[in-house]
Amino acid sequence: MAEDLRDKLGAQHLPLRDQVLAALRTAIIDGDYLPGERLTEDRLAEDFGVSRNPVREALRVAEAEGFVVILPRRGAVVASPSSGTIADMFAVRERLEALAARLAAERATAADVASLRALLDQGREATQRKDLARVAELNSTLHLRILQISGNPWLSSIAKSLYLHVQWIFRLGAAERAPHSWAEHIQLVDAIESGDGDRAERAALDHLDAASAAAYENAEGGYAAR
Amino acid sequence: MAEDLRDKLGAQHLPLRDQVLAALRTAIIDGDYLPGERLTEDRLAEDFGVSRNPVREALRVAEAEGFVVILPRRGAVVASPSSGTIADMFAVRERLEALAARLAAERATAADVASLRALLDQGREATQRKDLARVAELNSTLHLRILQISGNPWLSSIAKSLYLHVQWIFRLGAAERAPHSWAEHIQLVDAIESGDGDRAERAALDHLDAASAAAYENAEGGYAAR
DNA sequence: TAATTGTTCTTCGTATACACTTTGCCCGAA
DNA sequence: TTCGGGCAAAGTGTATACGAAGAACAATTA
Repeated sequence: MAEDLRDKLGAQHLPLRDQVLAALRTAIIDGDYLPGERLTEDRLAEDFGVSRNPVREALRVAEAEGFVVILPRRGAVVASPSSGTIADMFAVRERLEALAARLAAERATAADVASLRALLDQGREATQRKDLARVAELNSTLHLRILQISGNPWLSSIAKSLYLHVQWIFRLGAAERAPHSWAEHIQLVDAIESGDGDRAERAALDHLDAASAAAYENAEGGYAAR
Repeated sequence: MAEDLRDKLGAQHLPLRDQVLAALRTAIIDGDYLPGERLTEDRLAEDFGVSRNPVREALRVAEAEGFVVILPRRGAVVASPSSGTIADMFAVRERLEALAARLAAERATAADVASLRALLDQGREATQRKDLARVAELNSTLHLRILQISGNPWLSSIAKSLYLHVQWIFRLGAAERAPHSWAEHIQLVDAIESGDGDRAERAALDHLDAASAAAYENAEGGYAAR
């Protein structure tokens, strides 16, 4: 939200709680902690080699972000994305990413576009190398970059959080749609470069529709709503 | 996010941290703690009559929600909504509330519509009584109710958070547009009742545009971007 | 004046203690 | 066997204390 303030003064300390939060997020996204799994404070503290306090603080934020559910007096449990909430998530994401694409188209500088093109190139190359993990990573980077170019911190922060959840679902669903979606990405960047907000928004929607359909299928297979 | 789980078992305990968080939020929204004001843990702990631990946990969540900014090793400060971020916020809110209106139109039951109508009636009455505080409150309730009817928990949770920020800005801007906006609300509920998603979305956008313009003016007057 | 040194205030993290719930298990009764 | 009760273990919620490290600010010195 306030990245502009954050790095103002010698504040590169990275508190333990933030490290724990990051580790917890990736552990959940990577499936190290599975949906429904119980997360006791002591255990997390031990896993991460810290005391209970940083863990508790990280858990509260993770709850706010929707990665865990906290039952009072019963503790934290890894959230279970049901297929219902997946559809809901994409409905929101669609609106938000469309807005991001429009804003990016309206505000992108030549340098911004160049950085997107560079990502596209790397993506094409990685696709040829069949390095799927790298493609997925570049995929994320591209989306995040567009959010950043949109210049709207609210949008950026909210969509970023949603995006993490998408990754989570995809990871669990195990399928990699990344290479296939790369053509859509090129359309999107072209549209952003053109400066045509309507066109960019349409490209984003097309892309999201396809991604949503794919994610939905995967999730249907991999999950049962609890 | 998971209200359905939350109240499953005897979990009406309401931990201190949640009470503190709620109190902190309202204190900030009500202007008891002003933007830029420093919030030391000791002070908050004393203000709320609790130990520092619940305070710290509440602060982390408040940060995630954008109410405070935490500078590592320097502590928490009440966030300062600049006019820039206000515009950004409304841009996001516009998309989200439009989606909410559409979904509500598509999913609302007769009982849902009736509850909205009831709120509208109470609003009209309160307007006649010139009870502005009550009108503002009903305003919030109406919007929140529509979000709930939309049946999309992500949408609901995100928009709810944004809505709190809107209230914050309005409160600080001191102006009350509420009565004037009531006509727009009627349009919105009519559209939802009609079940016409497009029409509902359009009504929401019209309403948001007007509200945004008003908020923006107020904020311009009441603030200087820091 | 500018640089340096102290001092103080706070945060950050650890550790500990303890009340109170929840859970799980064992055991006895139907 | 199954059900219910009771008991102990586990784990959260909260408070408290303490030490280390950083930041802010004032005082001191060059």
